[in-house]
Amino acid sequence: MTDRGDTGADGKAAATPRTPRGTGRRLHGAIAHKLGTAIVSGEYAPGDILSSEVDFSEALDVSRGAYREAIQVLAAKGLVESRPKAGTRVLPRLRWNLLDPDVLAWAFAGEPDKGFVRNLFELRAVVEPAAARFAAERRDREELRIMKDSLAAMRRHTLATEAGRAADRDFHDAILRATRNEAMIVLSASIGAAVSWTTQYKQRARALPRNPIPDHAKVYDAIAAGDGDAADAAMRVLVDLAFEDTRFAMPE
Amino acid sequence: MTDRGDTGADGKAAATPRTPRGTGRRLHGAIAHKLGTAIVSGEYAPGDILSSEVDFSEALDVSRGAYREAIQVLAAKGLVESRPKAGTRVLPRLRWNLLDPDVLAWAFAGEPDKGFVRNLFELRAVVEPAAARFAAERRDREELRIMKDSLAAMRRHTLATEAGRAADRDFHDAILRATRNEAMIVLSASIGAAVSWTTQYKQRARALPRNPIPDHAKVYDAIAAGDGDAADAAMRVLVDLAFEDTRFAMPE
DNA sequence: TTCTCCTTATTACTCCGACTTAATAGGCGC
DNA sequence: GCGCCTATTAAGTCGGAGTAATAAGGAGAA
Repeated sequence: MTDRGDTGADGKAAATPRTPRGTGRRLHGAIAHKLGTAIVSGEYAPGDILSSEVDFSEALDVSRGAYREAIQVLAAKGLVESRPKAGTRVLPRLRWNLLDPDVLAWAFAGEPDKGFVRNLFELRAVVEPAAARFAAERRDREELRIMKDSLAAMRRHTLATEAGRAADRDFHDAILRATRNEAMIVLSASIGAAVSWTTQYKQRARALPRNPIPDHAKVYDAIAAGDGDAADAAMRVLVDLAFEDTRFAMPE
Repeated sequence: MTDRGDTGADGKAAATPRTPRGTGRRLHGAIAHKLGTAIVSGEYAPGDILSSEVDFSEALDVSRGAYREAIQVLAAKGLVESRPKAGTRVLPRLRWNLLDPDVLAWAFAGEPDKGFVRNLFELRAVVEPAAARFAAERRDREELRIMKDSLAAMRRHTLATEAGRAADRDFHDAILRATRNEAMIVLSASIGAAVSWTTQYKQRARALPRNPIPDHAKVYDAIAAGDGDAADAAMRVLVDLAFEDTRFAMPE
């Protein structure tokens, strides 16, 4: 059964290719990732009961302790709930912390559900324009400078390069920080990261059909001018166009 | 040191008062709660390094396993990060999952930070009106019936009674479900729950200064009529007034 | 001197096996 | 048939031993 503890010293080169998991990721993290994706992708339906700790940990060929730590992570994100005698069961979707960065990453690890992507864009279309409005009202000179520099960098390198995408992230991060609202920063950053997963699909499917610089420039101008209404409107356009791009690239 | 394992069978009545922790809560959950509140309240500053596993678990008089599981929970919520040799350090606030229900609960366990409460209300003022707009456009007959019944129940019992507050929750939950947007439901429910903690302060400080029924009725009428703009505006009023009430009740 | 490489010591990570607690199912008495 | 009580089962907790990774300090070379 457990051929880990005994063969750990001698037979590692034969059976397992050096490291049984991705480097830098701990064992319980890898298990949590594996189970998390399985649950979020629907492999385990809400209400399902996982195999008992001993069985499952033996099946995964890890110790009970490592398995339990992974379960604690999933429980912390609202995916499962464990009770003595009853076992560990998958909670209904509404109990999941859908906005948790890890949960979002797991949701986008496989084929992301189209309806959920639309939900996220709807939420984004609500929050981002409001964030731009706050930024226009509260930004200071330093943040404005970062936005300007990032915009220039986006012009130099295009979004096709990694440097260009980094500049795009810097631009949006600067806007978020300018809102002076930590809750909004965390929320928007999570959703933004998740949405950018889908962008990779987009990049693969077709070349960028449109130049995003002018739209970004409009947002910057509005924020620089301190015009909340204009910033709101300009960011709304940006989000809508991003959704359009993603929709074209998504299956069916 | 460990008077837990040996006195568990005979001397429990003498030393420990039956259960050393809150009933229904597991040991690692209790530890996570304890450390979580300590971190969120600022007792440990970002960048601080916690004592080593062995030291801290001995100080808390629990096994290393239970302590580690608690740390995994905190790490899952972005509060801490553990690395070999480096120890477990508190992450900067921007890495925290501030919208996680547990993190919010820990933040509101002590004296909630005034600026953070304002941030949450700002976010709420952005999301809730948009949710009401979606609800007005998408609600079905069943959800409308629930809103109507809840509103009637709120009229019968006031918000001073538990039944009245339950009806209030049902009313808002029905609106959220009608948005057909899981992400919005989860987000709004988390923030709403957190904000309602502060409402308890409010209730204690003074009697409710104003009758909330007419404002709720306006929201219901707009949703029933399918008028998105009106629903947005009516909900905006509701959130703003709730913020006003909370501000009066908050210290300084 | 300064940089790089390597050693070392510290710390988290993992595993194991036993015991404890709690909740359910089924039997027992009423 | 109803409620209590015991037996079973699975999670919870514990202690200790051994492993792996990394930050830090020292040795050697440029």
